[in-house]
Amino acid sequence: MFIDFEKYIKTQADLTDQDIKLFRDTAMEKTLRRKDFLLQAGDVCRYKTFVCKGFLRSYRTTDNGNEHVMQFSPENSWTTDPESYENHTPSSYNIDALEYTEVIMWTKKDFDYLFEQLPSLKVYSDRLIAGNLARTRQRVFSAISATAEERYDEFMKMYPGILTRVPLHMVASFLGVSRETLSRIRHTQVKP
Amino acid sequence: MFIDFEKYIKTQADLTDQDIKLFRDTAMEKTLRRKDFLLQAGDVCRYKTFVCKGFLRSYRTTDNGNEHVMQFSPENSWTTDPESYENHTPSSYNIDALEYTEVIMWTKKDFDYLFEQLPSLKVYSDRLIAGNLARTRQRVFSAISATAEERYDEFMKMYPGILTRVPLHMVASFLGVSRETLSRIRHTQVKP
DNA sequence: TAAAAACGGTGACAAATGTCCTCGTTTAGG
DNA sequence: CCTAAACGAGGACATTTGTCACCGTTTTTA
Repeated sequence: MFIDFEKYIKTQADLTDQDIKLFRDTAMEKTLRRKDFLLQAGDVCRYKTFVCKGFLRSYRTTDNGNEHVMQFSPENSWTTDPESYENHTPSSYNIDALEYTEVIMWTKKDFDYLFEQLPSLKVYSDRLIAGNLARTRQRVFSAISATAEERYDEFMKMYPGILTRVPLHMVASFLGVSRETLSRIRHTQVKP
Repeated sequence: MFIDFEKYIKTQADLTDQDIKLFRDTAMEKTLRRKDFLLQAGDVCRYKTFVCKGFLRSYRTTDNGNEHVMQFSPENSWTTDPESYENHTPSSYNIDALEYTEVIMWTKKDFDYLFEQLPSLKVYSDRLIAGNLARTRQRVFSAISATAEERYDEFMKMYPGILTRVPLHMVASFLGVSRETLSRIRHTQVKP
């Protein structure tokens, strides 16, 4: 399991085998079956998590019980609730597994230590966060400027392959439209 | 003008007078009249900008010419296009002044130098970015989960005082609804 | 200070989307 | 392997929102 992470992180940051050992010494491995939770709303998100294999989903629930997907996390991606993780506050997010999933996690204490020891990790992390912010801003822009169909097309371009792994209603939830609306959009697009 | 920044930054990061001098030596002051641009779409955003006085707006324009406000920046706040600034790529954003405005700007080269010299500045900046990401994520969640009226109420709670400084249609644009819809939402709310 | 532009509101109508329902099909899991 | 749940589709209708047009007032600016 850790080997997946090792392969990946070496392509992203300049790290020696000694550095990798630091990661391994503090990493916690975990496997999740479909529908298992990595984080439940109300709990504090205590870990940064790397997805080695499988598929996670982050979502929030409104007062009336509707689920809204904020993020999909396939293998070779990171997930956490940054707000809860940084401030040790109860999270608003649920993170669960959509299929059998293997992850590695680090506590904030341990990961902060890694930052101190490995300057290039901080550079990599900053780049990740910058990319995350850029994508989130783009999503806001789409939400306030584009039609449901345009948002769907953009989603398919940006995340090809996700649709084959998650049920349609979760994509609809991610886009902020009802399941039925997305179904109709897709139907009108098959004709031409 | 610089004195406004000095007062502010001292409340945010632990800095000596010597540190402040480093800021001053590289700062560029600029004043903007109403409707002047700080950044135009297509140009590279070369500066981090601190608003000492006045009010800036960041917005993007769709292909059909509609303006969509991404951010309001009153005095004592920062603005830039992080994506363009970091990568030296042409920006999609316009930033203009809604009233007479005084700003201080630093080039990336100079600001990166400040980061090297002042560790506490990096800590402060990371905190700013984390807050920015949290707010942007919250805005996505509102966009995909809340009604126009709920988003308006949330906006008024989160940014009280903005409505008195900007025309209604810009708030509508920020929220992703038409001017008319926002006008009606406000009308139904005055009755009770 | 006078003309022009911006602004906020509103009615009428159209378009987009949500809600509720039913119905086969597929998939998950005991 | 079999049953229950999940899924995707679609019809009918209600609701929300956008669009267009117009109006009177306020603000800007030449």
